[in-house]
Amino acid sequence: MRLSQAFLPVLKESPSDAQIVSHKLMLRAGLVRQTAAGIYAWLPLGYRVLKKIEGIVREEQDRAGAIELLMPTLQSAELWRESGRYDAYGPEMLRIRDRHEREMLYGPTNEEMITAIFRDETRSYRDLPRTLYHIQWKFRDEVRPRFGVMRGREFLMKDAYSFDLDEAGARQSYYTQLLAYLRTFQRMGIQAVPMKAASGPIGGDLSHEFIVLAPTGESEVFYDADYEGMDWSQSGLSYGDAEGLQALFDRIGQTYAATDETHDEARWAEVPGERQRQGRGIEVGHIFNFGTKYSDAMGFRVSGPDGAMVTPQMGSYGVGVSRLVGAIIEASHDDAGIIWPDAVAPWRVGVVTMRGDDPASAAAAEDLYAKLSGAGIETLYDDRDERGGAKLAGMDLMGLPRQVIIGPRGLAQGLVELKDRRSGEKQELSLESALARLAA
RNA sequence: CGGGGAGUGGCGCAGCCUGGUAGCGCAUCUGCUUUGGGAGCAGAGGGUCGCAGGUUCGAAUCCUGUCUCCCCGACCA
Repeated sequence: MRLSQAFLPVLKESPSDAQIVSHKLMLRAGLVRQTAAGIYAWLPLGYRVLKKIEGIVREEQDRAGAIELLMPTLQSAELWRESGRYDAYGPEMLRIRDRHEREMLYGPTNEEMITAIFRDETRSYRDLPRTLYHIQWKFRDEVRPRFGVMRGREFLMKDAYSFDLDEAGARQSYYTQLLAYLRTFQRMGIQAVPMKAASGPIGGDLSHEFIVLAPTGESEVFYDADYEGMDWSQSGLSYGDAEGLQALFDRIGQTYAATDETHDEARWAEVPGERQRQGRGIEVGHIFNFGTKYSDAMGFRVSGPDGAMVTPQMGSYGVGVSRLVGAIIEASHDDAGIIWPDAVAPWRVGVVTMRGDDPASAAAAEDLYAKLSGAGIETLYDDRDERGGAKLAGMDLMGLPRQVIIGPRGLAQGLVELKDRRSGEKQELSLESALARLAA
């Protein structure tokens, strides 16, 4: 992308509405603009990041065997009356009437709908287990939306729903999503720790929240530093491996992690002092098993192997996709701006010339931009007629992981500067080796 | 929902108390000088002061109503 052709509005000062860093940076770097309380328009930069995150979530869901579909944002009240939640849900649900005075609602979640859809097409235990998911906008009419995209009223969420014949199967589905989540967040370059949730809807041990560490988090968290070293992608675990998944679950059960709500001082004291990690955290995912709550209420039964009717076990698994954009920024920024982890960066590389009036610099930048683009490396080339410093400040604000800085001084010796956004390290290299480095 | 605060060019703010027809910084545009980490000078454009009503010769300013947004608390991906 050439910056001169882009729509990337950047602000020097943050609007006074914004209180927390991620919100300020999202406004300043031009990721979003607020259009109403808790409702945001995603500008090109923010939308690119949102899609990156969504893509990672999708890939990991697919790998875990979940099946994607897409359900609508608008739902009929009738559906929710089946489960009894239409009256139970309260004012968080946005209720709407259409022109025929039919009661509708903007979906805050999709248990009812997925249960109805799956129920209507499924008769036999042979059709189980299945985990279905979609990535769709939700609306919850929060009493007090705040923190920008982190607690918006409209938000993008991945929600998956599992259907199993029995409890043992439901556990497997749960473990599968647990592993998928660990891998998902790891790929995004953030440390998300699974913590047993205060209380699962039906009790038991099958409910976890995934918390990203960030100083502005909403809850206090405590966890064992062992989580920091775990590599979920390279663990050799496969989704079909029941024993391995059980072992994973057991290991997580044994490795301490809790929010202030579930914190257990006695167990915490058993964690060696040097491994105790304490801080604040943002919830970016939540998985839980709810047994037959919805299948029961909505009359979903299948024929079992012995001919008897069985009510399937269900679980649901949510990832706050739009919230993650804010959460990642909270966890990864500095005074100059955002620091995107590679996997979610809107562009991997930024190219800047220090002197707009130097034809050699411009030619070198054009050449590099063409080669990077040709190599499939997403590159933002600031080809505007601006001063070097202004362009560099923009690159830092937008958080591009790597920046190539080209100027007449270096070029005279055949060198360009390669800068790492996170470490701030700068290296002088030939154009060719910079290219090779970036392509690696 | 309870408590607090704010709406004035794109952004950040002043003016309001003590009515006299809108100002500053940044941004934008033009010109010149500049150029290695958000340049300087000169000039220009852009606002029915959230909206509606009222008081007044005259309202950004006073009064009433209304809408919106933000913050603190109880709840949530």
